[in-house]
Amino acid sequence: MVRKQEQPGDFAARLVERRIVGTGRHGKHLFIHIVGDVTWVIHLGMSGRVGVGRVGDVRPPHTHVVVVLDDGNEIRLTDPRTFGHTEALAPEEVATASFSAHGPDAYTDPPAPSALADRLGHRTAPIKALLLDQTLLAGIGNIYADESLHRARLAPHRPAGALTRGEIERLLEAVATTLEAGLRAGGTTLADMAYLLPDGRSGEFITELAVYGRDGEPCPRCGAPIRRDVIRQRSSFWCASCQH
DNA sequence: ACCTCCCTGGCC
DNA sequence: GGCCAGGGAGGT
Repeated sequence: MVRKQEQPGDFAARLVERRIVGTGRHGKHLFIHIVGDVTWVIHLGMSGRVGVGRVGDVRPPHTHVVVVLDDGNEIRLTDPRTFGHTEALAPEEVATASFSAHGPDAYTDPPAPSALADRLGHRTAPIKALLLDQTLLAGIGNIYADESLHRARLAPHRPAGALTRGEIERLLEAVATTLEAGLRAGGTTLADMAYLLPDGRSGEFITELAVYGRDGEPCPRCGAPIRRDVIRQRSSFWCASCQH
C-alpha cells in the first residue's frame, strides 16, 4: 500500500517518534498531520479500512500497514484488494500530488451552480462520468453518483455541457442531500462487507439506495424497471422512465 | 474515449 | 472458470 511513496523507506522514517497534530479530509483522501510538516495520506480505494486496535491483539486479515502509537493502540490499514494506498509526504510532495489538483470537496465545499456551470460548459462527456471526475468535484464515487442523478431526475448519459442552469441546481441539491443521507446512515456496506464503520458496524445506506445495484427492480419513484448501463467502464444504474 | 493494470474474493 | 466489484493512474 505504500507503493506510491517515492522512497519506500520514507514512510516509516517520516512517522516514527513524531506526534500527530491534526487530521483532515478532502474528497476521498484522508490526512493525518504530523509534526514537522509531514502529511500522512490515506486513500482507501475500493476495499480499504482504517482501524484501531490494541498492540498485541490479533489483527484483521489483509492488514498491510500498522502504525503503533505510544498509548498502547495501533492504527491499522486493512485492504484485501490493495487498491488503496498511503504515503507520508513532505510539503513539496503534497503540492505536486494528484489530489492537490482535485476540485472542491463535494460535501463540505460544494461549488455554486454558476461555478459548476462554467466548468461543465462545453463538456460533451456524460454527466455521470464527470461526477466521478475528482478534479471537478472531489469525493463522489459510483454509488453516490448514481443516487444523486436519480434524485436529480437526470439521465447519466446526458452530455454535461447541455445541462440547463436549473438542472445543475437540481444536481447540486441532489448531491448535497444524497451525501447527507449517506453519512447519516453511516455509509453503504454492500454484500461484500468491504466497507465497515471503524467500530466494525455496517453502514445502513444500502436500505435507502434507490437505484444502485437494483438492476431490474422497480424504481421507487415511478415503478419502471431500473436498468444497468456501462458508462466509461463503470456500472450505471438508473431509471429511464423518470430520469431525463 | 477507450484500454490496461493494480489485487483479492464472492457469486453464478 | 468467468464475471463482477465503492477507485484511479497511465498510456494510446
